[in-house]
Amino acid sequence: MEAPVNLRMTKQRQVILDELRKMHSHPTADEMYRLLRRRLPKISLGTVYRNLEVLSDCGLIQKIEVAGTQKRFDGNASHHYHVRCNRCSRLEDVYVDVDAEMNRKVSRLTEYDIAQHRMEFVGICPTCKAGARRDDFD
Amino acid sequence: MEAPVNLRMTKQRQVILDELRKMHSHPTADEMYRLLRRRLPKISLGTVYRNLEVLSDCGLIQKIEVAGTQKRFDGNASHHYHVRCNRCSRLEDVYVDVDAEMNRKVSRLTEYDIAQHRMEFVGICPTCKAGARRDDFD
DNA sequence: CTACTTGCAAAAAATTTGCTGCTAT
DNA sequence: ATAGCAGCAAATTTTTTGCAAGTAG
Repeated sequence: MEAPVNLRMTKQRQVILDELRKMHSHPTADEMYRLLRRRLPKISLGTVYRNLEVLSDCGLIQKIEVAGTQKRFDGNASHHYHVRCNRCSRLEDVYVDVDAEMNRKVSRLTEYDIAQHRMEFVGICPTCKAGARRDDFD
Repeated sequence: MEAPVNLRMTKQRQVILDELRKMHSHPTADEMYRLLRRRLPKISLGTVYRNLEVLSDCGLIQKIEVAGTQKRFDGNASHHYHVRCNRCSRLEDVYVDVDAEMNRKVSRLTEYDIAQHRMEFVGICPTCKAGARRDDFD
């Protein structure tokens, strides 16, 4: 839940960060695990969970806890939002500007000290729009 | 995952909807379960899960899948956002206007058909601000 | 050195599901 | 009547944790 005092850069941590950064998708812990085993055959799922947690606490990656049972992680730590496809669950980045005063406005309204906000758009992706028409996925 | 064809209004479903609507907090399935047992001592957790799912598929309630492992539900189906306290995890409603063109803007950018968006603000609530200063919670 | 980290396995937490009998419509 | 639902319990899925051995700084 919070950044440790002495962060050590272990092999595993390095590889996790590295792979996630070059990934451009938003994998779950389990997807990361399966991917990582190519480079680190002995890595454990627990290590993957622990490191994704630590890395996001440090702000080196982003934890995406939006819509869907599983947490997802994003190697892109810069400020951006996400779009999710309602049909295929694909998750992508969006760069769009939101009223810069928004956080302050909400601070005033709620009396919270607002540190950040997250935003997720939901819709149908181009592929699903084009693909065979179905009202429902199985 | 989607609205059933013939929705039946059972006792359980009615009470779940009823309780959630007068609740003004954003309970998890388990919290609902414990509450509901006062009125329906024999209700099962599975029924609670199934109904919260169905009711949100119908748009009668909202499913909040933001920040935190557990899904939360909101008896207020109208359009609004949420603020979450980083310290005590409290979740509250916010009514704030966002650029009405936002969804269209994102549609253009991403080529998705955008149906909706969600937004969550994160910060420290008034109570936690006032309360004993701690950099960290245990 | 030694505090932090790993792998492993077991546990916990959260959600889903199969089934049989009940009930709204 | 009968399709849909409830309750129950077992199964899955996802995440966390205790512990002994390994390692970065």
